[in-house]
Amino acid sequence: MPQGRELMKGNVDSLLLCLMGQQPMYGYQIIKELEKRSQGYFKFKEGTLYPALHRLERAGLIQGKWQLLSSGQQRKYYHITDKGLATLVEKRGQWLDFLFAMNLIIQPSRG
Amino acid sequence: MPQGRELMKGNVDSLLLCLMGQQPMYGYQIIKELEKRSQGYFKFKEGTLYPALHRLERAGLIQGKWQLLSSGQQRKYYHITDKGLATLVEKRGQWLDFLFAMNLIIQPSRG
DNA sequence: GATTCTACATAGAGAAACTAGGTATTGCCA
DNA sequence: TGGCAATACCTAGTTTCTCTATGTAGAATC
Repeated sequence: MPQGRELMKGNVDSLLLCLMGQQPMYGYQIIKELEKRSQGYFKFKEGTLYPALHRLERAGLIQGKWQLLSSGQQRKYYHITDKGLATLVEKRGQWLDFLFAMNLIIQPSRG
Repeated sequence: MPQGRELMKGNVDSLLLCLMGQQPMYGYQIIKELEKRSQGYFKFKEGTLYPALHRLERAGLIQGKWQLLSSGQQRKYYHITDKGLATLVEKRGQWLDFLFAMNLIIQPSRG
């Protein structure tokens, strides 16, 4: 987050759920994917991502499964759960409400 | 903030600068004004507002001036400074950048 | 006379993100 | 083959925000 990184706060979980709502992903992949999809804007730090993934798993919103590659390496793929999907929908709604309220203040309609 | 209150983080300063960029305001008025303009969405707590105002003043973005009412009561009006105006413009830009990036993830264009 | 509204303030708790460090494997290049 | 970059995971400690809870005090209302 080059500038205005404080804006991240409160949105990390939504972004992660959103990605995993589309397909299971592992940590390193998530970092790369978020950077790519946001055209370089989101550059998650590991100290942000991994604790967030563990938090989401503890909350039952995602579930991690170790997968052994033919190379012998281990990757931990996270899958979204039903509860996670429901939370994703909820969070998307909250984000839209928040956006609406912000726009009322930040770009007040003349009148 | 009824739900999704974490979304506030990092945006309090922008909202405050935005209001004071239009006219000087005092604390209690800011709380009421934000609630009114956001159609009830923003309900700032005092424990959020006053520390934020002091933070902005320490940073030289706003300046508080006590004003004595005819009733004998004191109100502390905060005025935005030149530095505050510059920061407001900057923060608005950061907000738009953030919004753009969020939309790329949250509502990915099919393709 | 009591409660509510106006108006300011802070201390402490909790949560979230970052800094900075650690481990280990793989692949590349000189 | 020796070193470096990339891949891939992790956490302890710090900082920063926001909220909870509380305090003070005058004005208005009931």
